[in-house]
Amino acid sequence: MEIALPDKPSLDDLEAKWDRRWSAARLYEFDRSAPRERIFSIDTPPPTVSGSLHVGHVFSYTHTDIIARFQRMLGREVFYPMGWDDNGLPTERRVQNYYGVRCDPSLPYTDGFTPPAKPSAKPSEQVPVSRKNFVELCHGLTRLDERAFEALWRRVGVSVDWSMTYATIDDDSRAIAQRGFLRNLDRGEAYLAEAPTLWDTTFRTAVAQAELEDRETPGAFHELVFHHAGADIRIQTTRPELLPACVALVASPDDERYQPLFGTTARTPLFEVDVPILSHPLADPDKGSGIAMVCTFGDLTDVTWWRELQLPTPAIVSRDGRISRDTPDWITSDTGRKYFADIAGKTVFSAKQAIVDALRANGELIGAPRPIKHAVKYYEKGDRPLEIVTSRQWYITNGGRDEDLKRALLARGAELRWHPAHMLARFENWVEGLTGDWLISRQRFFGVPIPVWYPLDAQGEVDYTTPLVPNTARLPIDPAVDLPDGYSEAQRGVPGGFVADPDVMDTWATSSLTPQIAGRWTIDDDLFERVFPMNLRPQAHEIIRTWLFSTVLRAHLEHGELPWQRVAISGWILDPDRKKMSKSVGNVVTPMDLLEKYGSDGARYWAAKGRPGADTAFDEGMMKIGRRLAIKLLNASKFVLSIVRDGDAVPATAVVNPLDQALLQQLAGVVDEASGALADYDYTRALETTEEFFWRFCDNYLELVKDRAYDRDDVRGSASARATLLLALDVQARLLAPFLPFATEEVWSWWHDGSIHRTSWPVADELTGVGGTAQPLDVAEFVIGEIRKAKAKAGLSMRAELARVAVRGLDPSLGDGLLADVGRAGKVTAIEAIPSDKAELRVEITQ
RNA sequence: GGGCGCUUAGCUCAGCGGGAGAGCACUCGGCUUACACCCGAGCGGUCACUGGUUCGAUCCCAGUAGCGCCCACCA
Repeated sequence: MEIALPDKPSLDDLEAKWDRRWSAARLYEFDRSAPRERIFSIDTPPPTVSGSLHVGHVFSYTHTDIIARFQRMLGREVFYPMGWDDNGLPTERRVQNYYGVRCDPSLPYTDGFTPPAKPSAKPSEQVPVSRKNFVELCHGLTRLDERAFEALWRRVGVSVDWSMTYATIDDDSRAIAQRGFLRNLDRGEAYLAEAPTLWDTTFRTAVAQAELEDRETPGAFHELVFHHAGADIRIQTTRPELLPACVALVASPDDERYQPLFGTTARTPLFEVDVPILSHPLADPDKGSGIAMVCTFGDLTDVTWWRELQLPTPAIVSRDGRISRDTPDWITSDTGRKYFADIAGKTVFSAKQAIVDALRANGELIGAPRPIKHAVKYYEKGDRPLEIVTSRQWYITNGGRDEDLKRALLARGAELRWHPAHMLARFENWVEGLTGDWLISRQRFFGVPIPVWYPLDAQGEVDYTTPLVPNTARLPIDPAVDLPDGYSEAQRGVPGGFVADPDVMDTWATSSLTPQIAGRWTIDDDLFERVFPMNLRPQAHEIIRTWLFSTVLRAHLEHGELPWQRVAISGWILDPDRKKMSKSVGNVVTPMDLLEKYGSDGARYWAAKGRPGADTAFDEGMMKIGRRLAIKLLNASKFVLSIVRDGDAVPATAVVNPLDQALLQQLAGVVDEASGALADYDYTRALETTEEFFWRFCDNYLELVKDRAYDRDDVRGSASARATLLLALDVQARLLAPFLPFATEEVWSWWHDGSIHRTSWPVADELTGVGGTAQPLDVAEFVIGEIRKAKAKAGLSMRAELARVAVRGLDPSLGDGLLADVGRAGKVTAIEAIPSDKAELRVEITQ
C-alpha cells in the first residue's frame, strides 16, 4: 500500500481537479452492454434553459445524484443522461428580449441576419424576423445557456453521462415527438376539433388546462337592467363589456322567482337584443340576483351553458384581446349598432369603461359598481386574464372525457412507487378533476411542428377531416418547408393543393416523452429495451399535473405500461423567511457563489439535509456545516493514514482489542441503516446516521486509541488499533461518497488506485467478522465523557492530569485494556475498576 | 369549496406508545503534536390547542386553530 499525504489538506479547487480526471477517465459513462437487470436508469428532468440558474437546481439535482452514486457503488450500471428543455415559450420570450427581435412568420428568411446592437425589450421597437431566423436565434442562445448549465452541474458533481446529452428541440427529439403524435393520431388518440378554447391574448396562443392558474384579481359587480314584458330583470356581472355577446339568461330550475319567466325572452340593455330565459342546474340562486347572463364567453361556466343549452356562438372578443371591429349582425337596432360602434376595436378594458358609462347614462346601471376580488384564470406564464375564443385545435385523449381511460390512468398512478408516498394524492386529485382532453397545439414558433398538412378542395377551402401525414421515415419534418407525398411546392396554398398545419406542439407534448427520447425509442431499439421503463423519475411536486401526468399518459397509450418504476419528488426552496426567493428582495445568491464559498460538498450537504418531498429553507449555515464535515474528513483521514503509514496493509484479523471490535460492530449497524435508507430513497437519514457516527469516530474513538496506535511496545494493541482505524476510515469514506463526492475522492486517492465512485458500497460483513460486541465503545465514551465533564466543572484544562479515576459497576469481562485507553486519553495517572454489586456505571474522580 | 402536508429548545429539524433529542446560535473553558475552517462543557422545551383510547401519549383516534401547497364550472 502506497500512501501519499498532503501537508495541509484543503477543499480548494477539488471540484475542478476531480471533474477533469473523471471526464478523462470517462468514469460515469454508461456501459450499454450491461444486462437490463443490472441497469439503473434515470429519467432526468431536462431543466428549462431560460438563462437563470437557481439554488433550487443544485438542491434537487443533488438528490438524484446521491441516488445515482449509491446505485453505481452497489454495482448497477447507471443510465443517467442529461437533457435540456429548450423548446417553447420561455425560450421565445428570452430570445425576444435578449436580441430585441420578434417573429413574423410572413417574412422571408434573411441570410446572415445579425440582431440589433442595442436590443429593445419594447415590442414596438423589436425587429421583425422570419420564423427561420427566429428559430436560429433560439438555437444559438440556448447553446450558450446549456454551456452555463453544464458547467454548474459539473461543478456540483452531478455524475451524468455527458456523452448522452439531448435537447428537446434537437432532430431526434423532434422526430420522436412527431412519431409519438402520429401514432396517437393513427390510434385515434389525437384529434382535431373546433371548440371554445382558453386563449392568451398576449402570446396569442391556446392554453391547456394544465397550464392554468387562478389569481385573485380585482373586479367589480355591475348590476344591469334587462327589460322584460313583465318587470325588469336585474342581473349582476363582472364582465359588462360582454353584454353584446349575451345569448341567454339562466336561473336555477328550482328558483321560484324565475320559474314563470322560463321560455320567455328578455331584451338586453343598450343593444336591444332579445335573449331567451332558460333554466340550468348550474345556476346558483344565492349568487347575485340568482339569474346570470350567459355570454360567449366570459368564463368556463358560460361554455358549459352554451354547450348544454345549445346556444349560438356570437363571439366578440378577437384573438388580440380587443372587441371585434365589425358590428355583429345580431345587433339590429340603430341604437344598438351605435353603442357597438363606440366599443369596436377597443381593448376589453376600455370597452368595459365605455359600456359602463353608456349604461349609466341610459339609466340601465343600478347603483355604483361594487369592487370585489375574485379568482380569474391566467396562463401560468402570462400577465393578462385569459379570454375564451373558438378555434380549431389538436387534442390528445387524457381521460378527461373518457371514464375508462381515467380509471386506467388512476390505476397507473397507484402502480407507481412514490417517494414520499403521499404525493400520489396530488396525481389522483388532478386526474379526477380533468374536464377535457389535452389541448396540444400552440400558435407559436419555436417548438416541434405538428407534422401534418391539409388538402385544399377545388374552391381553395381547407379539408380538415383528412389530414395528410408524412411517412415516419422522413421525420422530423417541418410542414411549412417539407411537402406531403405526391405534392409539389407549387401546390402549396392553391386550390386542389395543400396547406401546412401552422402550429407547434405544446412543450409538454415533447417533454412527456423524455423516457423515450433519452432511451432513443425507435432509433436505437437495443438501448431502449435495456433502459425502459426507467427505474427512477425525480422531479418537483408542482409539475405532477403536467410533466408526470402527461408522461404516464403517453407511456400508457404507447406502451401499455408505466414509464418508470418509481418517482422521487423534491420539495421547494424557500428563503430563510419561508418565502419564495425573489430578485426584487435581493435575497437571491447565485449558485456559483455558494459553491465557491462552501465548496460543492458543502452545498450538497445542505441539499441532502432536505428530506424527500419536504420544502426546505435555504440555509447557508447548513452549507457551512457541510463544509466543516468535508474538512474534518480530510483531516481525520490524513491523521489515520499518517499513523498506518509504515504499517503496510493490516489485515482485519489483527483487530483483537474489544474497543476496536466494538467500533467496527457499531459501524456495521451504521452500514446497514444507511444502505436501507438509501435503497428506500431516504438519503437524509443515511447521511444523518453516517455523519453522527463519523463525529463519534473523530471525537471519541480517535482520541481513545491514538496513543495505543502509536505505541510500538504494545505490538498487538497497536496493530489492532491501526487495522481498525484503516478499515473504519475506508468504510466511512465510502458511506460518505454519494454525499461528498469531491472530499471522499480526494481522500480515497491518498491510499487507493481507482475512483471511490466505482468501488463497492460497504456491507456489514466486512466489519462483523472481527467478533466482539458493541458495548465497550459505549462504556469508554461514557467514562471519558464523565472525565471531561469533571474537568470542565472544575475549570481545568482538558490536558490537566487527574490523580485517580475509579469506575464502579464495570463489566469485568471488558478488561483493563479499555480503561488503559480511557486513562491515556483523559490524562489520568491511575484508573481502575472497582467491583460493585450494581450494574449501573459510576465514575469517581480524584483531582 | 375539496385534498395533502406541517405545527417539538431563539433558528433549522430528528424522534412517533413507556427516560424530550441533534446541529446552529448563545454562555463558559481550552493554541491538547489530524484539524483554531478546531476541541471540551453548559444554558435552553406545559412536544399548537381541546377531548378520547390506554396502566401510560410528543407519538394512536376525533375535533379546533394557524401556516404552506395542490385542485375546483369563482355570474
